[in-house]
Amino acid sequence: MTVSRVINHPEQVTPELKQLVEQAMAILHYRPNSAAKALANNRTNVIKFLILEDVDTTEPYYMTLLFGIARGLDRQQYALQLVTDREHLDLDHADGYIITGARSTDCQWIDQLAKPVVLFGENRHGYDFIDTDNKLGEQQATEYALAKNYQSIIFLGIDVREPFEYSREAGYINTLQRHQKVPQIHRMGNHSHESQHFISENWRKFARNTVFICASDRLALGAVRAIQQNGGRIPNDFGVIGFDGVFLDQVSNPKLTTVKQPVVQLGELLARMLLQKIAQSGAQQGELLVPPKLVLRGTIRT
Amino acid sequence: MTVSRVINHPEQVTPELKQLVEQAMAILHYRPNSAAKALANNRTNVIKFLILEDVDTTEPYYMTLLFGIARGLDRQQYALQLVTDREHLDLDHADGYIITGARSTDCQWIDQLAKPVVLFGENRHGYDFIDTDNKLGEQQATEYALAKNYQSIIFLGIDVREPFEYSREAGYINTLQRHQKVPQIHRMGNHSHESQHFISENWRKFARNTVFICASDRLALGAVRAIQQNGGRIPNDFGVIGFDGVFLDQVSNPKLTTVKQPVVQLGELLARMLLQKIAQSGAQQGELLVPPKLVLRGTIRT
DNA sequence: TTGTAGGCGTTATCAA
DNA sequence: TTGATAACGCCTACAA
Repeated sequence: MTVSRVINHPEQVTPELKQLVEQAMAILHYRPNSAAKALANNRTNVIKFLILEDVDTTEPYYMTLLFGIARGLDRQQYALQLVTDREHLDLDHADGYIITGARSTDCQWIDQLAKPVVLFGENRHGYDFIDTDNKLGEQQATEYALAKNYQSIIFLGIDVREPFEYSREAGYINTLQRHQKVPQIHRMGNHSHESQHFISENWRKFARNTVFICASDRLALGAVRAIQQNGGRIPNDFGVIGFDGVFLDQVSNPKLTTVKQPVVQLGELLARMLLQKIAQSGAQQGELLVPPKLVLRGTIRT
Repeated sequence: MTVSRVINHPEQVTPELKQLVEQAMAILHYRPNSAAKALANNRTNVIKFLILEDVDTTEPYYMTLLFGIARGLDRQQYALQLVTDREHLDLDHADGYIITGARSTDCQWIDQLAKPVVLFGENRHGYDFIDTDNKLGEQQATEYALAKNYQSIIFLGIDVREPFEYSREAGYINTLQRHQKVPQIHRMGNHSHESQHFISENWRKFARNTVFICASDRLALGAVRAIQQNGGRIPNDFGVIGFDGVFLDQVSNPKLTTVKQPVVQLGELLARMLLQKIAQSGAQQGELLVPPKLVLRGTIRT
């Protein structure tokens, strides 16, 4: 019992006794047994990471996030379980959850979870979350395109009603308005062939000196291909800026100028936020927007 | 106690009682408490994944492996901890270990581990392991190059004394010998600029109709760049085959023909093997070589 | 400030 | 075949 107190409530123990106990712990290589601790505290020392979207295993975005979470966790004797199967979600035996890919329809069961939850990705339902600062990212991209004197600045967006998309568009719109320019947004499914097709179909309408600001690297890839097919010169006559900076940006030739998300760091932060929330018995943690970074590569003038 | 028996030793319980208990469990939504189980069994329900190499966080190889391990684990109520810091390895509180990046000098402390260990990567120290079948992979690559009538087939290897490299070279050598051809191996550090430099320096010595079989996609990338710089035509006059198939193969232009490792699957298999070893109280599991797949893309004739 | 008793949920062991 | 008891290692609550 005294040992327990030395560890958890050292202020209740006299300095001499405390030191004695600490010496003994050192000599005996004492390590608290986490299973016993878990049992007594009604804890599991496990957190679950739920990926509610279909995981395309070739897309390293979530793997990178998982890696970050694992990193953020490993100091604290906490372990991680991955849950990808939407059908039989096993939600027992965890002290908390990190959830990504949640849609509005998931609120129902998320609200019923007994343990702390942190979301990855902006949401407007009051859940604590961490995300890239999508708005800031597209602001930076748009500002940069303006600074490089491209005349026409067009946004290629993703055709979903999700906060991340609204924020990205908002970053673009706000910046253009501030410069007295009229925003021009085209939305489509998040596939490179869709943006490729769109640009090729409308090629005549795009004057030289145009930048396509894309809501994803996938769309940006398609844009690059379409411009090249139609004989446009990148980056002199046409610029492209992507968003994400995970893997795909390097697949393009030339490599994409893109708004790069710090995905590993986001994972670490998610883990820390959840651990803190658990330690504070579920206290609200608020929202955390992490600034992304505009990475200059070959698809825009520098 | 009877419930415990129904779960763990059902053969010791009469069918009627067993059914009764199972009904009750269903009605009450009974879920065994894993912390209590862990305490009683002297288990932790945690396995640790040790990455002993420096993790370049932009290289998704280990992230992919981590993802695979997490997948293989999540059925079994087992959770995962990632250990990357070689300095303060925390090796307590785990039921087993998956280790990657181990060198011969690590045997000393690995031997002292009290819990089951499975290695990722070939080793010749008798540890259970799982790996890609490196030899088979390079056999396939070499056979394919021969079948496409390239005259000269050169191996660019990595300058390390590790089993995986020996196996890859062996696959190449054996195949050439079988076809009465003389192997030609050049070893260098595993960086694209090293292979690029090597080929450029020796460009005159390479006749048309040469294939470079590379021990990694990194080396293959450099080979492609060197050939292009020197005006060689890919794949008609020069072929390149890489090894790994994680991420880098898609960065090249044209995309790499490569020997693709099933990394997610390897992770899943690692998890399963370790869980089985734990269940069998540490029984030897042997070696498992998983066949890779030659992926045909743009850097060799098809 | 320190020590004692009891309980967390499971399983091994032994008794019925 | 089934039930009772103790033990796993820690923590809360209370007593000294």
